[in-house]
Formats: sequence, structure tokens, C-alpha cells
Amino acid sequence: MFALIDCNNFYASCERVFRPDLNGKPVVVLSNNDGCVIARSNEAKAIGIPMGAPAFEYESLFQQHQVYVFSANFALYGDMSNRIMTILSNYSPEMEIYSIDECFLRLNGFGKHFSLQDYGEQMRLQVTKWTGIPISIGIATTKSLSKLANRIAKKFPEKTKGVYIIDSEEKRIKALKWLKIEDVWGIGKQHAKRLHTQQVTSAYDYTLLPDDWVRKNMSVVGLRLKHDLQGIPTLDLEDVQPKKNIATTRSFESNYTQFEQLNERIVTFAGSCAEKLRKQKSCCQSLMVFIHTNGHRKDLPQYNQNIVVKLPFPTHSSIELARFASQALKLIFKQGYAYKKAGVIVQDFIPENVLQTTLFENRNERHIPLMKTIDQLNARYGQQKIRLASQDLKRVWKMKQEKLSPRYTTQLSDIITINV
DNA sequence: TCTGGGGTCCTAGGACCC
DNA sequence: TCTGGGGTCCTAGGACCC
Repeated sequence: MFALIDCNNFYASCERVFRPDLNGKPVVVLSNNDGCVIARSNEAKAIGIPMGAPAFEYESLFQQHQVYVFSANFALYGDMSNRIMTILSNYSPEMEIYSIDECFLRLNGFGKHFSLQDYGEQMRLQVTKWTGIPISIGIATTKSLSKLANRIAKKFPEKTKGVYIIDSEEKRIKALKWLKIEDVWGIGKQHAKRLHTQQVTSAYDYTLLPDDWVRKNMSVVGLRLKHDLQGIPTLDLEDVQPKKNIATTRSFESNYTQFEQLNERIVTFAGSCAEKLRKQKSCCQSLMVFIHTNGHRKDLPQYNQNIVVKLPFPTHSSIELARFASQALKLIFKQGYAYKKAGVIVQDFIPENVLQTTLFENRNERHIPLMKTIDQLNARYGQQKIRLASQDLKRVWKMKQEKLSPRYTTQLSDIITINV
């Protein structure tokens, strides 16, 4: 048996933990640059604010319904997530953290000794009591069915008490018939569209398709999903693997037209990638730099370009990656465009302790202790305290974050005050 | 004026090898 | 008329997730 535990409206719920006066009121959380809606409380959903709604288009609706708007506060959400995952890890020896607000637990054999319904309700109670975050739980014999069970729990909180279990063939069929094909985990827009042309409208219809058709049109991924939904365990818990790509990309608060402006950003992004690489003890062997104009502005000339650079040696030095990224940018930068977004993605990792000497080795060994020192100083005195000279030293945080909540749980100066 | 960010896996096709 | 057969590796693009 698998349980899928999912936090309800996670980011919005995190904001409400520290603002209990907002319980029962519409709350939304915006993406970086306060661009679009990335989380909504139930009340905000009821008003008709869709996921991904551009904030500027919904300004008047926000005002009309007194929606409380927050800028994304990832320091807060990451910390709350850790707390919840730590609690849930006590409920099974086998766990997969699937995303910031979701995890799978293996509950094999648990049902023989006690009621899984009670067990789930106990999890909910503890997580809510200890963190203030509401969760929903789905339990079934396969991963995709536990996802489905979770959806039912979330949709009918009173009836299910937030815990739904698919433990019979009858319940499985009923649930599959209820689930629209486009809501199946692993079926996106494209597949849903194609499946509709085959008169497939529910998850149940999907499980009746011939294997050959699914294999041919949706690859082995679609076939695995079909079997998993049929109740044949096909998808298993996965261990955390080191990342294969690491990206730092941002939209800008305004359009950039000068090379120097873009270069400063690219150097900063490369440094951030290097930091993330060092954290997972990997070196990268290639990197990609991309720059984009604003695709929404059809009235402006468009230019989207990226370039992949193979590095002469593996590295996770901020200095070296910044240098390579900056050289790459020079190759693709074109004067005369208004740039809105850029990014650096590093790839082709090897573990940092695998020393591969190449014929033209020219990496600077002294960067290793240097980077270690920088990381330690930044950890102690705050992010970005030590920077490269090619970064803008005056730049603090130009991202638009007008409604940022305090870092209640990770910054001592932001800790909540209680007036008795 | 304003529209997010960060990942994964699979496949087809080309280049190359013997 | 007819022009081998069997591999591997790499990459770009497409699909998906939260």
C-alpha cells in the first residue's frame, strides 16, 4: 500500500499559519517579480482566480473581494516543508519526498494491525497541530491510485475526514470513472487532447485502451501509467538522486538593453549554480546560457537564443563558471533588443571527488579552498555577503516583492511576536 | 507597464563504429 | 532490378510534474 500525503494550498496555508486572522479569507501567493498567482486558498479559488493568473490582470478582482496577496517567500515554505516531512517520516520507514508539499509513504502490512483510516487521521491531526498546515491523504495499492485517492480526500473533506482509501476493486472502478482524463497524474494537455479524440474522457476509459495503442502513442510512460491505474503496481518509490541539471533563471523587473546589465545577471546566475553544485558535491562539465526578449510583447522585435558550452575541465568554482558563462553570453548577445529573461543551466555532472586530469588541464586548484571559505562566510553572515567583483555590489534585491511576509521561522529578527 | 521557476524522462534521428 | 547488418552514443525536442 502507498499513501500520498499532500499539503492543501501549501504556500497560501504557510502564509496563514502566521496570520490566523486570514483564516476563512481569500489568500493568494505570487511568483517571483509578483508576476502570476502560484497558490490560492480555497476561498480564492471560489472567487474564480485561476492558477497562473497574471497579477496585473486580476488586480481589480483582488480588491473587489479583499484578497490578501503575498509575494513568494520560499525561505518560509522550504522550512515549513522540512518540518512536515520530518513529522511524516515517523509514520513509515520508507518515504519518497516527491515535491515541496507532497510525499509518498509505503504502508505495506500496516493495515493488518490497525485501521489505515485511523492511521491517516492521526497523521493529519499531528501535522496540523504541530505546524498548522492542513493535509490530505490518499491510500491505495499503487502510486497513481493513491494520487487519485488523495484527490477524492481533498474534494470531499467532510465525508472523508481528509483521508480516503481505495482498498477494493469496486472502489477502484468507481474512483476511476469519477476522475476526468485530464486530471490523471501523468496525463497533460497534449495527451488529454489526443485521448479525447479516442472518446476517452475518464481515467476508467483510459484503462480500457489496448496496450499497443498506448505504447505507440504515449510511449512506455503512458503504458506504465495504465497498468498502475489498473492496480498492477508499476511505479515504485524512488530514492533521492543527485540532480542532473541545475538552473538559475529569472525574469527581470524591467527590460535590459545593454550587454553589461545582462552580463551582471548571468555572472550572478552562474555563481548561484556553482553554489548549488557545491552543495550537492558535483562538478559540471558543460553549461548553457540563454537570453529571451519578452514573448508577450508582440509589438517588440523578438530574439531568443541559447548556447551550450563544453567546459575544458569539470568545475564548481563560481569564478570559473562565471567566466565561462560570460564568454558564452558574448557569443549570443545582440544589440538592439529589450531583454526580459535570462538564465544559466549547468549539466553533465561528475562527483567532485572524481579527479579527471585532462591533457590541457588548467583549472585553478586554489579555487577549492576559496569556494569553501566563501560558502562558510555566506552561511554565517548571510547570503551573497561575499560576491564576485563582476556582480553588482550595490544590487540588493531588485526583484519586485512588494508583499513579502517575514521569514518567521528562519530569521531570528523576523520571529513572530506575541502580545499577551 | 505588468505574464514564474526548476526539474524529469523518453524517443527519433544522425553520426559514427566494425 | 539489385546496393548489409548490427551496434553505440549524442542531441534536440516533446511530453510531463510541482
